[in-house]
Amino acid sequence: MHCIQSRTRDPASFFLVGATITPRHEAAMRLSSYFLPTLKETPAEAQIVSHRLMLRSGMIRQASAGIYSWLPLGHRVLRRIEGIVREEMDAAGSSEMLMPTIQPAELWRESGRYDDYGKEMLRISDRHEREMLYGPTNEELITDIFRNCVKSYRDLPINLYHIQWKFRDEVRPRFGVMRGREFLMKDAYSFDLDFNGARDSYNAMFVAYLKTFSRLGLRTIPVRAESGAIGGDLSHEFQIIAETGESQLYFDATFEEIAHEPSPEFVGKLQSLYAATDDKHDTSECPVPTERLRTARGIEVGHIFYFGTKYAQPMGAKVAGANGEPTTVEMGSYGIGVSRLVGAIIEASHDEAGIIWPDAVAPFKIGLINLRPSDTACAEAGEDLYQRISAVGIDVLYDDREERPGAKFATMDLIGIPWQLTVGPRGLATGVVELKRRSSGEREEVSIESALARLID
RNA sequence: CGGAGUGUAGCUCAGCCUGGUAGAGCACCGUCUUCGGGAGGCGGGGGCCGGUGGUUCGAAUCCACUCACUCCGACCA
Repeated sequence: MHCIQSRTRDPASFFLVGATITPRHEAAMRLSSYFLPTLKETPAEAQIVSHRLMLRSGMIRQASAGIYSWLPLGHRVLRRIEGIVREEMDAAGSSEMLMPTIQPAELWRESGRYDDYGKEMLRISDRHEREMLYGPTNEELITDIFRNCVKSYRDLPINLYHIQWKFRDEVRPRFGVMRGREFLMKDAYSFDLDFNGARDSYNAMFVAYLKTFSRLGLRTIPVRAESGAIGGDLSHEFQIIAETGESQLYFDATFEEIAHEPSPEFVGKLQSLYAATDDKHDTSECPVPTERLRTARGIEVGHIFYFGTKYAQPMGAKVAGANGEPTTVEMGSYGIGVSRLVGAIIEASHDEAGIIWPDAVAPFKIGLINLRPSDTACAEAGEDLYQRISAVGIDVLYDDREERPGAKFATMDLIGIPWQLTVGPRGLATGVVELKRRSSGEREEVSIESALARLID
């Protein structure tokens, strides 16, 4: 209430904000008024680099074991990743929806998983002593929706997804957000009339995943997988290579040599290449000659399954087929660990000084550093750059704090902003600012206008 | 769930063995000197030593229980 009143000139203007008030790009931010609690030292609880850097850069704070609050900087990255995942799912023809975090136990009894899932499932009872659970996944719920709403084969295929928090009560949470108990996941579900349809749906998701991870700046290796607790015959894990990966991978060197074209024709080729985790890899039966076999640690960031009628059968998800006969639908599910990706990307992209965000997921594109805000020339130049960059809708974080230069550079390096634009008295004296690329460390002094031209194009 | 650790200031840690007024560095506040890659001086604020119960004249320190967190293993998006 207070906020609205203080910003609103009169009742009418409230409805005309866009037309009457200069739009202020929401993504632009002054560090002096931002919430960025960075740490110079590493908290003792963090063992791996992504966890350490996420704590130090003020992205997250732990609420309890495996459960985290996402502070503004971390939240931005999470939303960026989520946005890319959403765009690619939409482009692949999946429809976004949102299912609840709390589910009734009875649906899980129908599928038989209520007892199978064990202690990993967080069970809750409501005030009426009704058994509920915090969903670790959503096959039952989506199947229930489907069976109640879809009656004809003419409505197929259907592909639905949502991006929602899940909970798995891991015995031993670790590695920060990479193995949390609460995690944000995109899960999609496909419904088809027969195996061929399901296979097409599966491959469409396979392609969408290649596109998604490629946009996130990651190179993934699709590894054929057993379908585990969810069950089924056709399944791939998408692994990214990182030293701290949890599983040991063996794969054909061809993966490193070919460009990953996300096309349907390419799917068959990629699926035919050898890749296995250590528990599946058998040296004596491996078809790849030793000199062509690569090994590395991998982090699983996505998993796709075809599982046929595993849920549709017990839960009675049937449609009328072309001949009018009831036909049980063929299903698949497709997960991407959105919150895990935040940690995974850091594992794959960092140095001693901090995070190096790929441009697509960076919380800000430009870190504008004013080395001496108390100096009139610096303040004017900094403010001018800040206004001009934010005016064109580019995400810029303006370090306008009264801090020492070293601290400012260290902060920008730590939080991994792709471009650093530095304004200082020394450079301004000769009309230049410094432009630094975080990923390469490359620095050059350029005029203000050419810096803007480089960053805004 | 088995095994092993750790809980003292916002963060990193000392003090505990051998009980006697709670400490350092960083961070924070004030101030001075500084100012181009996490500077320095002076002054200041901040802790029920995870919790409960014991032993003792006296417990951060010894004992018991308990809670939390971390690591190794088994498990897993």
